[in-house]
Amino acid sequence: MLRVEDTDQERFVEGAMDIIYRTLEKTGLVHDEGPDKDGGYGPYVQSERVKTGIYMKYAKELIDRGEAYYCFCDRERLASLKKEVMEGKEITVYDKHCLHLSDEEIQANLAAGKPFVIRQNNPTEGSTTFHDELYGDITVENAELDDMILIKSDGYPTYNFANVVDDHTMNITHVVRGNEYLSSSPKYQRLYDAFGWQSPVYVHLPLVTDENHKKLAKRSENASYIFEEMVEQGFVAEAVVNYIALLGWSPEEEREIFSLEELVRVFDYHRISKSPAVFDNVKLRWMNGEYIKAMDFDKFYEMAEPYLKSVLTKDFDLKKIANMVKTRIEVFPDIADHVDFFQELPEYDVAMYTHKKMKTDSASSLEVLKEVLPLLEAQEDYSNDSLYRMLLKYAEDKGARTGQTIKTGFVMWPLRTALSGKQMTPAGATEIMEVLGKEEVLERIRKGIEKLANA
RNA sequence: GGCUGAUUGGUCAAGCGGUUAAGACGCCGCCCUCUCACGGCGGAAACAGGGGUUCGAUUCCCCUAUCAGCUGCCA
Repeated sequence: MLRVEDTDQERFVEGAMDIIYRTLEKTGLVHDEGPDKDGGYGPYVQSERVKTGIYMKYAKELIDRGEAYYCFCDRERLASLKKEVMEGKEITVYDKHCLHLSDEEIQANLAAGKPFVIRQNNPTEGSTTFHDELYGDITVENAELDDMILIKSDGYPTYNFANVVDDHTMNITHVVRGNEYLSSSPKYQRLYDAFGWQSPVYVHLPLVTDENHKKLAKRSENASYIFEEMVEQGFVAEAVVNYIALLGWSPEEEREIFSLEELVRVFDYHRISKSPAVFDNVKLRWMNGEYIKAMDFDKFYEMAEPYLKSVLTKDFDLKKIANMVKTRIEVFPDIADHVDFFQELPEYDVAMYTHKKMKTDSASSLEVLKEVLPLLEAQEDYSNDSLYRMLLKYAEDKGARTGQTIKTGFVMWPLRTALSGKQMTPAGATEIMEVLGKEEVLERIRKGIEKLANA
């Protein structure tokens, strides 16, 4: 069930609902009931529920029971209650000032239209215990419980109150939420008890934090963790869901890649851990790479195409290039750096021709390129296999001629360097030639020869 | 400051009184190889500290330390 908790009018964000709907849809988390799917428990938007008077009605019921009271304190008085406890950190503990107002005073204030809030009336003695499925029983001294505001001066309920009223009236059985609510849950428990309602089953989840171990707040500056932005950054929705499922929870079997359907089947809340988990972008990237590798080619191509086209405007076989890159990227934007050299030969240093393992240096490279150039000019078939065979034969012949064993890399390294100008490429020399085509290949090799000759 | 919670390698984590303390990411090395990647093999790397309980504590209890969350007319 999707319920929209929008009781803070000052924080209203245009279009926020659409983001919620889109995110739910893209992640595959479909709701059965909600503002868009009536299930008989509406309205599903709290600001709509306010209009029904439901929150005020229940708040007044609490007042009648002595569990809540009107408070007419203005902001100035509240501010005077503030005390600094740590450097710059201020807290206010309400002093129950308005609890002692007489009925006459209250009625007079109300009649005069004086703004008010309704506060919970917590006992100053005893203790309150609530049960969490993971954390067990948690007990807090009632004296620690602040008289939190239930109804704000604008008539809207606070989350604390609306949450309890709605969960009860909408028949919510399980409350699963972040454990930043753990310490305030006793206050909610008191509300349930005050109404004589059965509290729901609680499962508090460990927090997901950033690399500094701070919780990823909904209003965090670290916007990269917002789902839609992650997708824009080239992450696959399924990978993000999969990764997050593994934060604070682990499956019984030794496996990490799960589809949503599999997660649903295998999930058991008893295996949720109690300690916070750091969101590790590096591992998410790895997992995303796994999803990309496992993706069927057509789907991969569909997603990769825009990234390919952003750097490749010439008439290349993009599918062939996409294939090269599929096992080499973790995230779609990685594509550009892999393939940009196809579009245009980058400037490169002749030092790149020297490679110890390939036993090449600028002299040997110049020699190889010079000898190979006429062969490539004569070559008609520019398919990978044919080129590869031809060049292998060249290496063999050269070996026979000089009485040495010529490594394949000895000829391929200088070729690939001349062709790409890069230390590493998503394909071998002959595959690159196949994509580049004869004319461009010859041109780049001539350029390489010139470069080496002038060095 | 108070309250609540947490504490296994850098990170995610298994473990639920007796283990050589799994596995994954990352890192390092080797193999494969037309460079890189993929893949394969191997390596370094952890129970916060101190008291108990117990024949035996990573596992149970207490204390300390550290970290986090809450302490809003925000959710």
